[in-house]
Amino acid sequence: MRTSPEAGSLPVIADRIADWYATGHRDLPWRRDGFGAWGILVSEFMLQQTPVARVIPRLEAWLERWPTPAALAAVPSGEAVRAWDRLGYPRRALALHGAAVAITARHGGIVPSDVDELLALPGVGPYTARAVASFAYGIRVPVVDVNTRRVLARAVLGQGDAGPANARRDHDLMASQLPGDAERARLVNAGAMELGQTVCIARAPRCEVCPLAEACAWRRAGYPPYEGPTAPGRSATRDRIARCAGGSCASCVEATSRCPRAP
DNA sequence: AAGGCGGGGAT
DNA sequence: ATCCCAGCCTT
Repeated sequence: MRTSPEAGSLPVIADRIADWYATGHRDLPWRRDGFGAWGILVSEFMLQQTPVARVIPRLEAWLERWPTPAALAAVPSGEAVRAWDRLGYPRRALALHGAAVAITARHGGIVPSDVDELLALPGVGPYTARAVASFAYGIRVPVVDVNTRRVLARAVLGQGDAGPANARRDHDLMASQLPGDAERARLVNAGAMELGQTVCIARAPRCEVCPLAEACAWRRAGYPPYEGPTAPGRSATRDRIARCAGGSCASCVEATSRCPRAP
């Protein structure tokens, strides 16, 4: 099944991500079997700029109160904003209510599976539309969040950090890695995010436990510092890492525990 | 292309 | 005071 481990070649990266993810991943509510498209849509709204740990309790309460889009659509939008509680960016609650209204009116109360129809819903952008299509409906589309962009930049492009987001470019790059089988592609989509969150993290990547270590273009190139443009309001990973180790950050990259100034 | 968003929590 | 967080939307 596995082709020869030529580092950076097309099937190797995705294969290893899928195998790693399938072997064992965090047991999150929205990954439970039969969680449902509505639950996944709600979870994706809550996860926009909000950490997983803070979402879980609110999500359960939300779905218990509004188990369907129609149930949420039937209530004033102010109720949604109030129930949003302390998740932050409450405009998302308003948008989610608007999405529930639109789903009830235009889609018979069923969360659509078509990416363009999802994009037409308020509060649904390039990430969320594809996340719902892939995770809820198993459709083979590239799902790209900030974590996936970092994994691709390193493993495939050999760069220490991903530059500013560009939906078209990012989707093309991820699509070039996705296997043809839709279910397998779903594992790659989910696995790339999980890997970026738990292993290929920005400041101190844990390469010693990374399934892509042997195939990673950035590692093979000796962890060159990132030279490209950086997103506004953020400093380059190189700068953040350099501040941590005081020079070439080799000790931090190889073993966080050995870095005296590791975060 | 760049900031703000009816932020919030950890450091 | 500052940065991060499964982004999205409007200038």
